[in-house]
Amino acid sequence: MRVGELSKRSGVAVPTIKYYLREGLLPAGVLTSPNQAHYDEEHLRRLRLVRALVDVGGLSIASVREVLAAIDTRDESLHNKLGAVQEAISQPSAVELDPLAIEDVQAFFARQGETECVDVTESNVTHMLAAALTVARSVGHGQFRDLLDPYLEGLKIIAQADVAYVAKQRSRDDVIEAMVVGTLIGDAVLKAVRRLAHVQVSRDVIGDGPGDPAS
Amino acid sequence: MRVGELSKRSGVAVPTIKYYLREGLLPAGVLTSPNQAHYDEEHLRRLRLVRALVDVGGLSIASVREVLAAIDTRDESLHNKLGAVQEAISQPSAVELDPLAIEDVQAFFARQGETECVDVTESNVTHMLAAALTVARSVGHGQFRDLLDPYLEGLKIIAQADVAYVAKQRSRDDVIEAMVVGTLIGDAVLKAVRRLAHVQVSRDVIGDGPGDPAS
DNA sequence: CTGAATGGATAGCGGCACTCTCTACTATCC
DNA sequence: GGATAGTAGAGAGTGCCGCTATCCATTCAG
Repeated sequence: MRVGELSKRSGVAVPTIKYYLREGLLPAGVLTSPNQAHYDEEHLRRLRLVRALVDVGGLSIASVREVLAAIDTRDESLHNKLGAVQEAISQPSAVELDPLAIEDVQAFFARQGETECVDVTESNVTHMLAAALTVARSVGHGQFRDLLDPYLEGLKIIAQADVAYVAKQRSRDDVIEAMVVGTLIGDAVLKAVRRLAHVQVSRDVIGDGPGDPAS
Repeated sequence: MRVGELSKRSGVAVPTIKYYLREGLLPAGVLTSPNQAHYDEEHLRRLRLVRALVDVGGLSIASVREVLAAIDTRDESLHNKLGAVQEAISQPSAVELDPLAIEDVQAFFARQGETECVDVTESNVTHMLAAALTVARSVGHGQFRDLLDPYLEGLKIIAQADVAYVAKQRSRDDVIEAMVVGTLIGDAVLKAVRRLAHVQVSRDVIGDGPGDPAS
């Protein structure tokens, strides 16, 4: 198919597709003549993936490029690739880490049986966790760290479902894509469902009770 | 204190503070003379909250303004306020919803015992959920909806911890702030811990096994 | 044969979150 | 009392990002 059809089938404007081609988010089509190129289903699939990363994951174009690079790397174990993808989709914030927050993270790891001392700056994921706890402290919620354990408990159930979902995929490529899509879309879904759960639980537990007369 | 001290104690540059004042994210200080104003601890606290919303929550200035407006509204029940805050911190994406995704959401609600039919466009939260499932479908992951139930199961544990945390707060204002902070920082923490859980589970379950020889 | 579409490239645009600059003060230290 | 630093307020400017517009020569479809 040519770019016009690619545009129609994906819902992405032609100039935007050209932009993605230039930025290397989409491989060039096969040139059949100096100004005609062919695109296939793989291009369409990739284009939809890019839109998913941008729309739901909120990733920048640069991050998308990183994720795609991680996906396309052939010579790595699945486990390593999971790590690479995670790094790419977890952009570090510019927050200066509070040493106490770092300790909180290390204590959390220690509780999980991690023997060696963790360097939180080593990975974007641990950095993200430490940054979140840093900000929590700065707004007077140092006790927030106590939620880490119940969070992990709930997330174990969730992660198990995630892994089962990914394991259902047939090819290795599908596994990797499911990891990326599942992680990012999963984040959005978790966000939404958590809010729904809040409403439900708060209706039952808080109601309009405790704070009301005091105010 | 004057703006310089406010800047030092918050780590936010003076011009940025002035910008926030102009944008209405921060109430004006008390003028002691035409070009001298006084700021108190409440300003500092609010400023830190703004930075938390921006840094960890990734909210736009406009969204922060909405959240603050919801916080500052006096004449509402806690439950209503939770709803208002949730709407403000859940910016809807521009994705065109897939009717099938909407059905998925409605089926999910039905399974939770919601009798009346849900209008997903009514709330940003349900819209977000439907948008996520729409994108999942567009990249060939229609089966993703099957994860909703295990997600909810895990999130019940998490939401219980959240509510317990919020209930610990003393004043009504603290409850509201804890709701906001806990929701946004909680999102970030969940994201990070979920990734850690993935690594752990994948190391055990997937290892480097299934996909390798096939590729 | 003609009008629409294409590949390729460069320049421009709109939004956002600041940041700069300026004026007219005031507070403070020596 | 004079020098220096800080301040309120407001408009203009900046840098980045994700497109979007324009242009050209070519080529395909009817």
